[in-house]
Amino acid sequence: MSTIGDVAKRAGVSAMTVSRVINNSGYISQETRERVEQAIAELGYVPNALARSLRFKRTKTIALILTDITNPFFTTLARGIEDAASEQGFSVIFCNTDESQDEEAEYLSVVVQKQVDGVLLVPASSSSESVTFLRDRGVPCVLLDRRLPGAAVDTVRGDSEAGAYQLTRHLLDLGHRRIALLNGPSSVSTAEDRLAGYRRALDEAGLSSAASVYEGSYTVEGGYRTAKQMLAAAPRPTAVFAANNFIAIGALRVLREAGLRVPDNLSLVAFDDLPTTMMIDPFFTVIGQPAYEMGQRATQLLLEHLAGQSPAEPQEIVLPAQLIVRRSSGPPPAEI
Amino acid sequence: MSTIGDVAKRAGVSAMTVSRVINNSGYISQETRERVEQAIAELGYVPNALARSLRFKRTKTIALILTDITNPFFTTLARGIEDAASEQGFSVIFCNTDESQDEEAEYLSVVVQKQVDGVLLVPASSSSESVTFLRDRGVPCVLLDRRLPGAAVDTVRGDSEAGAYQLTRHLLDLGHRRIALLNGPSSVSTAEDRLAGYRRALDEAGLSSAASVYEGSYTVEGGYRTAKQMLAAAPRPTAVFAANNFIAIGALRVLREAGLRVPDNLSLVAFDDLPTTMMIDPFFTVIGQPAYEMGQRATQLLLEHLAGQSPAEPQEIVLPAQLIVRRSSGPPPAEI
DNA sequence: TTGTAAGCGTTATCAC
DNA sequence: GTGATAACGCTTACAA
Repeated sequence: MSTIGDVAKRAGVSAMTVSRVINNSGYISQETRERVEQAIAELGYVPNALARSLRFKRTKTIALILTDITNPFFTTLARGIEDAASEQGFSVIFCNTDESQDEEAEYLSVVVQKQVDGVLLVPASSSSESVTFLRDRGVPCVLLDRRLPGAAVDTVRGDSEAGAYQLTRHLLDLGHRRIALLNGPSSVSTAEDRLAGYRRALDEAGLSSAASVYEGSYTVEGGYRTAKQMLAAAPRPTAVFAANNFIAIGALRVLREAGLRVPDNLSLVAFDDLPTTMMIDPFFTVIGQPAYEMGQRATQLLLEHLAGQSPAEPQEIVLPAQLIVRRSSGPPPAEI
Repeated sequence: MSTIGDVAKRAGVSAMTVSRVINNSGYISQETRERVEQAIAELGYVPNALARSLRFKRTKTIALILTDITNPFFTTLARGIEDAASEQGFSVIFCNTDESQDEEAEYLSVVVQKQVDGVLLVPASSSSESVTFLRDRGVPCVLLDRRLPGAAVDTVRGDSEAGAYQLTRHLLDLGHRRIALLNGPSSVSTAEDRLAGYRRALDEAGLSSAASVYEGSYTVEGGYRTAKQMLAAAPRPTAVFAANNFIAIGALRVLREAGLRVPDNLSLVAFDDLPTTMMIDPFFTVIGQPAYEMGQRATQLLLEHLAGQSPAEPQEIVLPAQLIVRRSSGPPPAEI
């Protein structure tokens, strides 16, 4: 509404003086300071950050581009990010791409126009187009949750390979020999890494040829579909490894519809835990990832970059994944 | 990085001409247009929205200030908002207040400085300070989920009173006579309204004096604490009404620790459902609110305001709440 | 201790 | 069809 000029006029000083009061810069007599402060209060003056940003070339705003905030893993991630950002006086613009490369590009274009100081990106695909786009325009970027094959970018992610290995190992240790993997899209690094961990465990157990992988999307719908396919196969697997929480839910629906009980007839384990705030009755054996911490770390990394304290080399921070054994996994049913 | 001036120089035209190309305004010869477009492509030029906003006095950005995005109700709300906003080319800055009035004020100040076109606010308390602050500075605002007593503001919320009435009625119909309400903070309208609905149902049943209300916060922690208090009372209630999902989780923990089974020893019902994407085994009898739609409607209302198509009178949109009966509620245990 | 002028990147207005 | 100029609100020099 009112501008620095209005305040100046009311206080009978120049705009510069008002600016000095606002920013506590330079010398100002106690008396004028008070006059200015009063004028500010009377007018309800609020400095225009746009004008300021135009000069400083920084907006104190970052963009968070993820696939779907509705996935509790990403929700928690987002919370960690907003907490870390606001602590340093940064605002966060959030965007949902629904795994669409086009949406991602569109959002990137918008936030770059809006001159965000940096971008936190959960890339929708393995294309490095987005990273290139940002680099060309000098916008710092940290990748979240997912690697990008060829790109030299800062990345903060969970250890999908080790997590998948542990989870598969857990099933093998229980005695399972036919373990199906309901995976996400192979264009996404987490799906690739989870597949690798799964294979490594099978290989070690001399069961390489028993691998059975179904590729789908990281959605309930996707889990539902691939689980259907899996059930049609003979012999039926005795354990199912869902590559994320949504896939697990979709798979569980299929199993229920087929009258199969978990874990009696079939074990079902998954990547990604639910927050304890939503836990009624923890059921799934899962690999939990430190989502909140992941968000914090990524934000800190990005903000260090902005402050110019970043190491030259792109960093890759890989956070440990943790196996949490619960009731959805058990020994395979006795063979008939 | 590069500015409109750089593009102009490279294309051998003036900045104005470039501006005309970008915005498809005025007349331009096909030939110059092509030269300009090429220069834009070569430089990877992206218009600076800051400068534009400074002139137009609109940023195409809105703020979403809520208490905690981690609560699945708000997560879904946020998704509805972002979808509706991005559809119209608006970006969303999101902020978590954790029910703190101070945080709310701080965030409001920041986003007003950043010249957001409007604010979607889930007010942390019943104070109308925030609304006044925004009104004084000419920033349109729509309240979400919660009323503000004296304020004449657009509001989009669920029908807490009717929902609470239905939920209480459901328990009464099952035969319960001692129903405890574990409520949120009385400074928040939803808590007030849920209390009112609860009381209305009890009054109708001639059980006004049986009301037993515990005030806490809308958190797992809060639910845990009030549930403890409740259990200490004699005679113990046969049913518990948790005023939101988090309170229900906290209460459930207490009941479990006390060795009580739901619904055999005690019924436990709540406000707010979990999204179906997280439903493993729907257990809680709840009042579900159309969170996604609420977000959409609020955003549409705000954007209509910005477009100047708003009716003069502040609107209050109250969306229906729906009773979903599941397994956490049953008849009271037989008296000894 | 305070003020003036110039410029951040755009675009509306008015010339040519 | 195209260009020069001023203005959006602010702050860094540089003066006074």
